[in-house]
Amino acid sequence: MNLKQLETFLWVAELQSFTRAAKHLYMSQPAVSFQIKSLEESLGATLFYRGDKKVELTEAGRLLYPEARQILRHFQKIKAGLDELKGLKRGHLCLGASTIPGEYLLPLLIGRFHRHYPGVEVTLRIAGSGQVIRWVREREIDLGITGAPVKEEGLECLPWYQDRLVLIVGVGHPWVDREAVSPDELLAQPLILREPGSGTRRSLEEKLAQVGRSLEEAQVVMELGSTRAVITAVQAGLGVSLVSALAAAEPLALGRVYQVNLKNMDLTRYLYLIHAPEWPGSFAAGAFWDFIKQEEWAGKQNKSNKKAPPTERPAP
Amino acid sequence: MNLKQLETFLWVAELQSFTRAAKHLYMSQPAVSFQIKSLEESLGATLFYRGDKKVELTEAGRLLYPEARQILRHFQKIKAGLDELKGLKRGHLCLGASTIPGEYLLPLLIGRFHRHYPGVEVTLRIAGSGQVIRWVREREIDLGITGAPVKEEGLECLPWYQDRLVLIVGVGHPWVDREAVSPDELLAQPLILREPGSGTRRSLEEKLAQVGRSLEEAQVVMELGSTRAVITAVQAGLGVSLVSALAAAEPLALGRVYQVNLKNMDLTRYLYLIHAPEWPGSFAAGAFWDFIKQEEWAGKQNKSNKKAPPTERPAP
DNA sequence: GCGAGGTGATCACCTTTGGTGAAAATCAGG
DNA sequence: CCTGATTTTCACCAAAGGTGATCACCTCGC
Repeated sequence: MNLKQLETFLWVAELQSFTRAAKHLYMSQPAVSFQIKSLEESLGATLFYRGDKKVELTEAGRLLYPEARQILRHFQKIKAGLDELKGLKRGHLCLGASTIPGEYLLPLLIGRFHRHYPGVEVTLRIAGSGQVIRWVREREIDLGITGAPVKEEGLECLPWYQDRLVLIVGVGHPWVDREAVSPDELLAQPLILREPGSGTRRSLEEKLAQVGRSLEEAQVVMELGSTRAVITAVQAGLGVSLVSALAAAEPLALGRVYQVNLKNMDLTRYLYLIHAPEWPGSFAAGAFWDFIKQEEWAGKQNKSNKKAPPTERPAP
Repeated sequence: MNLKQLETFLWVAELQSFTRAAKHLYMSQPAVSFQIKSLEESLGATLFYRGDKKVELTEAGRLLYPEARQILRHFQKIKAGLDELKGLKRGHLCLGASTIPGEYLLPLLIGRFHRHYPGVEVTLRIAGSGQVIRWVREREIDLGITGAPVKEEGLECLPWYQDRLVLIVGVGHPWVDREAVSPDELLAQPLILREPGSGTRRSLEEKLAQVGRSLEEAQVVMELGSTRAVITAVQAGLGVSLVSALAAAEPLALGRVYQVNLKNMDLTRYLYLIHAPEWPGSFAAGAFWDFIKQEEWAGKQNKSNKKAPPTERPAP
């Protein structure tokens, strides 16, 4: 008993003729005879009474008919369901991001994506970079976005959004009027940082390393678990910090903190897409991938495009 | 998209392993790989993520899984339904009979059959012989039972029950004390008959013809559409009649009519099974056929078994 | 570090299935 | 009696589907 047999059976029953069913199914009439015969043999029952000029269902055939219809309908349902999935009329996209992209970039992007594909449900999990990477490795999310690149077997990591760190100081800080300060001056100031391992902190460590300096020399007064907390601390005049331009934008616009340039340091940093290449993921994930590629320049508010982003994180 | 493919898919999903599924399905592991691959190609979607040491469903696979289960369940349902039909746990038997067998024999027989196969629904239609034969020809019933044989292309007719006609008279009739009467005497009496074409009447015509006489010579006072009506008329002393022993049994037992023997005439007549040999009919019909064959001697209350019943009706 | 054992993929090879056109049997209608 | 339409049967061929051998890869335990 298989599909083609059932389909043939249905059409013969419907059209009350082997020949017409054969024409409808684009096959020869002996093939139809053969299929029906096989079906009858496999079921151990005669399905049609072959009368003159028309065929009729027997008792067994009448029993089979509605069941066969339902089965074929079911197959169509599967096809339709998959088409919907592929056509992104429905589906599920599961994203994971660390706080900076997760709080400032992805909500907007997900909103635009959702307008394109209203049927696709999107979940965004926000956690630390380490957790996000673990999720990607464990296939719990389709795509991860973090501030720290990964170099790990089986995971692909590509730079996506060009962000930069900005040095911010509180309103009463002596640097408020300064055009720019030097790394030496920075390291002499009380410094507020995110916790070790966070993307922002790792970017800062990397930037200092590029000018031959290190956080070892800095006056770290606090390590806080969220960028917003860091900014609040800076606002309160507890120290200075370097945070993502994305997170600093609003406090800067409101005059709650001031931005000071840093001499001789390139503070651009990248946010990275992390995914498992051999994992097929959801159809929506593929579409989202294409979507953010296409939206790349719109979403990337970077000022300078001159430097090619590093694919890998430089060795420490 | 195929049955075997779906079944293979289900087992791979269930056992989370191609190898284990292959063992379970009694086929080689490459065959399983091939089936899954074909299914994936035909659906245009990856169904499994082949990880290390275990395979996992993808989004598309998760969509397919419950549908595939339902489809397979449906196939099992078909199998089960047909088995029930074949095992006579259910089904429908459609019989047609003329009044004599329909009112006196088949109810008992159907009762016994129903005790054997309680799940089988039985319909008995009662009508004149002509209508019964038409029903068989049109495949509206599985089996017909009438008092008149048929010789018709495509219909088979076999004698089944040995009945006989009895001559009955009312209580005040002068023949009440007679041992036997002659055909001549019969033809001189007011005679009550069934309508032309009825099995009983045709039997009588045939019996008369065998002794060189005919109804033309008779004094027909009434033609009534039912044997019960004929008996009532005889009870009322409106005339004499020949009716089936089956119908006469009760009025005779109650002394409402008297039976008189008829000299030189063999009044045995047969009831016939009529069916369309090439029509497969229902499974229950086959079982009923076997049932009445087996019950033949129990059901046949005939006294003498010496004469072989005629297969065909003699030419007039 | 390295073989043992287990996984799925791939390959060459073969059997079975399913399809074809030609021809035969059957039947209704002119 | 022939014609046209129908299903069945047949010889034949292509495709689907199965198998064992083998490969590449991974984990586990020594």
